[in-house]
Parts: sequence; C-alpha cells; structure tokens
Amino acid sequence: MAEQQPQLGPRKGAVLRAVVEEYVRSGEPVGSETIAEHAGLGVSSATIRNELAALEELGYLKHPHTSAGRIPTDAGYRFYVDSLPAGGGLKDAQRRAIAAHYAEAILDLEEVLKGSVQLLGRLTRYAGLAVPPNASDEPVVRLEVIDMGPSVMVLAVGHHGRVDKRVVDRPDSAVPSTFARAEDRLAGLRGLTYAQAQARLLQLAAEGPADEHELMLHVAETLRTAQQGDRSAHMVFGGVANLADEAQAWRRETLRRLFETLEHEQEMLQVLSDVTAPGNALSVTIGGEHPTTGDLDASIVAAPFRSGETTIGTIGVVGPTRMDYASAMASVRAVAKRLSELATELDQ
Amino acid sequence: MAEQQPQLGPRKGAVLRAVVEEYVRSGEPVGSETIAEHAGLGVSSATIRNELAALEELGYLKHPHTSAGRIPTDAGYRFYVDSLPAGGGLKDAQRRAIAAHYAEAILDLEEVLKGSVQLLGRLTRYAGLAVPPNASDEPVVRLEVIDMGPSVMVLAVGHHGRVDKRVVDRPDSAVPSTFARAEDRLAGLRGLTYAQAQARLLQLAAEGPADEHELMLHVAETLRTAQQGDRSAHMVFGGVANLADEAQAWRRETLRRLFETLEHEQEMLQVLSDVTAPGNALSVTIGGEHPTTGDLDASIVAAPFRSGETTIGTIGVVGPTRMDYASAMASVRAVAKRLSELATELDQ
DNA sequence: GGTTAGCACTCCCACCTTGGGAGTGCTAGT
DNA sequence: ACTAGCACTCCCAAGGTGGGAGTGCTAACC
Repeated sequence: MAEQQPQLGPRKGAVLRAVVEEYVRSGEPVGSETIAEHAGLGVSSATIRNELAALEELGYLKHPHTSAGRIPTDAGYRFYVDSLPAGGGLKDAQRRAIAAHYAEAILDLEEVLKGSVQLLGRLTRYAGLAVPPNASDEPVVRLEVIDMGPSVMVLAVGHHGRVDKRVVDRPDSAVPSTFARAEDRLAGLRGLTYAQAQARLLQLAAEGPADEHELMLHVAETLRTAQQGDRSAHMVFGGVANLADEAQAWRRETLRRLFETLEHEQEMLQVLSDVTAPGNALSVTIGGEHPTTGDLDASIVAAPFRSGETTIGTIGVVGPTRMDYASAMASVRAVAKRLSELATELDQ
Repeated sequence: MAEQQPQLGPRKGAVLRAVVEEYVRSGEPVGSETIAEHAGLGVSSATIRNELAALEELGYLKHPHTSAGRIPTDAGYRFYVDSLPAGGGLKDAQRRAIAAHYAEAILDLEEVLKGSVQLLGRLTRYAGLAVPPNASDEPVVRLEVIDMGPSVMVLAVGHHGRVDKRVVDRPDSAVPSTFARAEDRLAGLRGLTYAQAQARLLQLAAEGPADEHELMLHVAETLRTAQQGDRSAHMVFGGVANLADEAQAWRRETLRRLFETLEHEQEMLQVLSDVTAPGNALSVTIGGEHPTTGDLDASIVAAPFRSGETTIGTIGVVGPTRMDYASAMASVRAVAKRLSELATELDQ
C-alpha cells in the first residue's frame, strides 16, 4: 500500500525531498529561496514557489501561516521515505561505532539486545527499543517447578536464552515428592516449542496423577503468557533520554505523554506489532499513520531480526516525525542485520 | 548529623515552614505579605520581613532578585524536613489507594516491587524507584548449569524469588555428563546464602573433577555478580513520565540529564546506596546534599524494606528539590511498611 | 507553455518601551 | 519589640513598531 503515488514528476519530487531534508536539518519552515539556492535545480525561486504551491495542493506540504516557509505533512515524509534508495546511507563514523560495539562477544541475547538499543540511541539520538523474541516457536530447554515453601516458582528456559518465571500459590494437593516427579515428566518436553509444550501440558495435566494436576496447569499458563508477550516479555529501551532533547519537536505535554506511553509496555508492544512489516522488511511509521504515533507526533523505524530464517524479534527507534529518516533507517537496518547474524550464531 | 540546628526560635521556624509550604504549593517566590496573612502568626508583614532577612542571613532562604519573594535553599528544605512530625500525614485518598493496590495478592516479589513503584509514582506524582534485594544474605534455592549447545546458561534461584542468569562460553572440558554431575553437586549448596555458596563453590571447583572446574567457577562468578548488584540487579522504575510534568522545576537540559541518570542504573544504585540510612530509617536527600542529586536539582526520599528483621531492599521516589516532602515521606513510609509486611509474608 | 523578475502584501517575531505591581529594606514612631 | 509608612528596586506583561522572510500574483520573456 505504500507505493501508490510515484507520479509526481521528477522536479516536484526533487523539491519535496529538498524541503524534507532542509526542514529535518534546520527545524525551520523552508522557503523557496533556500531551495533555489541549495538544491541545485537551476531554476529560480519563483518556479520553486509554483512547485511548492502545487505540492501543498497535493497534500505533501503545509504552511504554518501565510508568510512562512513550508513544512512536510506526514504524507510528505511518506513520499520522501518511499523515494529513498533502498540501501546505504551509513556514515563512516556510524559504521565504525557499530563494528566497535559488537566487537566484544556477548552470549546472552537479552544482554545483546540491551546493548543494541543503547547503540541505536547513540547512533540516531532518538530512543532505541526492541521486542525480544516471542516464544511460540522457540524450543523449550528446561521447565521447572521449584518448591519455595508457601509458593511455587515455575521456571521456563528457552533455547534463545530467555527465562520466564512466575511465582504461584502452592497447590494444596502438592506434597514434597510431587515436585520431583513433575520435573521428571516436564523433562520430557524438552525440544518442543513453547506452543507445543503448552498443548502437551494440558494433556499431561489431565492424564497425570491428581497431585500434579494443578502444577502442570501452572506451567502451561506460564508458557502461555511467555508466548503472548504480556508482562513477562519485557521490552528493552535505550537512549530514552535523547527524546527530552528534541526541544522544538514536542511540547512539554506531548513529551509527558510520550514517556508515559513508553512506560506502558503493553501499548508499545501493540504498536510495534501493528507496525512491523511482514517478512524481512524495514518498516517506517510516520505520525498519523498509526493512532498512537499520531497522538505523539512521533515516528517509528523498525526492523525484524532473525535467527536463521525465523523472525525472532523487532528492533528500532522512536523519534519525532521530523526525523532524519535516512540515517535512522540505515542505522536500524545495519543493527538489525548484525543482530540477526549474532542471534543465528548464538543458536549455533 | 541531621539534628544540628534545632535552635531557631519558634517563630523563625514557623516562618521558614510557611515559606517552604507555600513555595512548594505555588512554585512562586513567597513574600512577607502572604505569610503574614496565611500563617496565622498574628504579626505584621514588616515583622515577617525582619524574620525573612534573618533566615536569609542564616542560609535557609534565598532571593531570586531584590524585589522578589523568598525561596528555600537546600538547607531550608533540610530544616523543614527535620522539623516534620515523625509519623502520619497520609491523606485519606492515598491511604485508600494503597490499601486497594495491595488488595490483590501477588506472589512474585519482583512483580510486587514493580507495582509498588508505580503506586508511588501515582501517589506522589514523582518517579518511584526501587532496588531489589541484594542477594548476599539470601539463601540459594537452586543452582543450575544448562547445556545450551555452544554455550552454557548458569541459573541461580534465590529464596526471595530472584532469578539470576548468565550465559557463558561452554568450557572445552565439559562433556554431556558433566552437567548432570555438576548439578548434583550444586544441589548440595541449597540453603546456603549467596555469599556462602560462592565461597563453597571456589572450594568445589578446586577439589572437583577437572571437567567441572570451569563450570563451577562460572557459577561462582554468577553468584558474585548477583550479590554485588551490577548488571544483573535490575532497578525498578515507575511513573518516570511524571518528571516531565514538573514544568518549572527543570530546564529542558536538566530534564535530559535527569532521564539520562535514571537510565544509568549503575549510578542510581550508587546514589541509592549512599543515601540509604543505616537501620530502619526513612532517608531524605535534598539537592546538593549528594553530588548526583545536586547536579539534577532533585531530591530523593527512600526507605529500606525488610523481610523479617533483615533489610532486603530500598524503595523511594525522586522528584524536584521543590518537593512536597511531607506527602512524599508519608507515602514512601507507608509503602515501605506494607512492602515489608508482604515480603515477610512471602518468605513464610 | 514554462520560466522568471518584480513587487505588493501578509504576517510573524524579535525588540523596545512603559507602567504597574510585588516585594524589599529602612526609618521613625508606638 | 513591633509596626506603619514609604522610597526604592526590579521584574514582567502589555502594547507598539520595524524589519524581514516568504508568499502569490502579474506581466514580460524565451
């Protein structure tokens, strides 16, 4: 649905691109003069003015007031983003920063993610964020039910290194030996995916001895929440402080709401999943294109990362609509790529 | 060191208290007239002016400029805080909010902490934060070394429900059977504290078979980092967005640094540990009293929480120096108390 | 027809000025 | 010791102003 309107004529396109780039750079509305001078189109400012008026008519630009320069609309940014060349755009310093960051080998995917979002924060000066793997297709490495006295801890370890824990009431039916027996039975689930293991557990609960029944249901429930990515799937953030810097981009009130939204993991997870393109692609969501980002005058650039051929998570940045998309996209793409290589490697 | 200067004379004290309360309420410098009218001291504004001048001389108040009202200095807030009655001050609505919040029983201390800091955020409109238990004195419930193929996951479960994990390189010496044997040996450490277990492990590593040697060292290292509260000890935050609201309290630049500092867990952990009073007491740190808070124009109100008689963590709020100390202190005290009861209960 | 120079027009914004008000500090009187 | 009175300071919000940036239009040009 993105590639609808490539028909603008080459000059209009060039002008629009120039406006976006200049506005992103300066933060000031852009006038015809500036473009005539800097964009190297070899036409006068009067001609540019005509083009600008046309672009405004088409909905790509807007006017803060009559005698001010132009500002891109969300549609304008969208055109700009769609017209960017697919690859490249990474500055040398950034390329080096990425290489340096991943020079030190870290084995824990969670730690790698934490480092990666911080890196994205530094690279882009926006906030980096990541959704760790959804567990559904991840093989279970270990399941445990630990007797903690008045309560029971259910623990699941996944093949990518995730650990999900839940503390639940100790079932009345459980006696000390119940736990050992249950764990033996749980050991049999090793290698199944979370989804499969969950299904199998419901069976085991029904078939197994009565004292294990409740325990098994607790384990199944733990696997369920791990998959559905609520509470237990912690999003990872980095460089959130950067957002406080985008002085002009947000009014204080908006800034507050932005932070609030980031804190509300559930909503961000929803947004990220709405926004993630199917398959491999980098996705860019600009302002009003999603209700949440619209409210926040924010844009999101995100890309999935994979282990082998399977998508296991999402990583990206959040910033103001007036974002340096080219640089953000290049950074996210590069980090996601590196991350995919790493995750694949970690999975042997 | 706090109770140095109770000698101010009752009226100076009353005037200072009035200035602090009025300034906290309104955010505007407070003039002599306002106090004469509202503080009910039965003296004229001229008399108040004399008192104000004296208080300024003593370093408790300051002047933005000649013809403005007075603002408390850090020392002024300090006096105010020290002169507050020890207990009480909780509004009814707050009391109810606390009761309601803890009505639903949650068994996982980590989850309880998360909820508690969010609650503190709502109660105070500042940012809530907590340091989960330092593990040194916590008994170990389970230790595991899980074969993940190219790597090994070391997992430690503590008696209060903490789970520490680390993924490390798989030692060359390890064969499949190594893990089972190692775990058997590790099972013997159950019930020791993290500190004891760590010491014992170094022994085991030395005495045990060669193929377990490295593995045991990894486990010891995991226990060590868990105790020292670096990376693995995740601080918990809630209501951080509130800070973006304190419009007048912080310049944008300061706000950015504040968020940056909060993101830098290591530094916050240090601050919290510097700031926590020994024993049971609620501690209040005002602006320049600690280098970090001084830089941020911030204050911290924090209290330890206990399980039984042992202190296991810290919980509190961060806000602007111009903070409603009475309310913040009451809220933190109440939440810490409730939290201690809960933690004690969870530990059976 | 597309392009451009020229120009009147709009509207903002940064700057200045100004008056009033809030608050002080002092003095003299109670 | 307290207070009324008052001169003084200094901020700040309100209005006024000029200049500048930028537009949109028209008419000429190629």
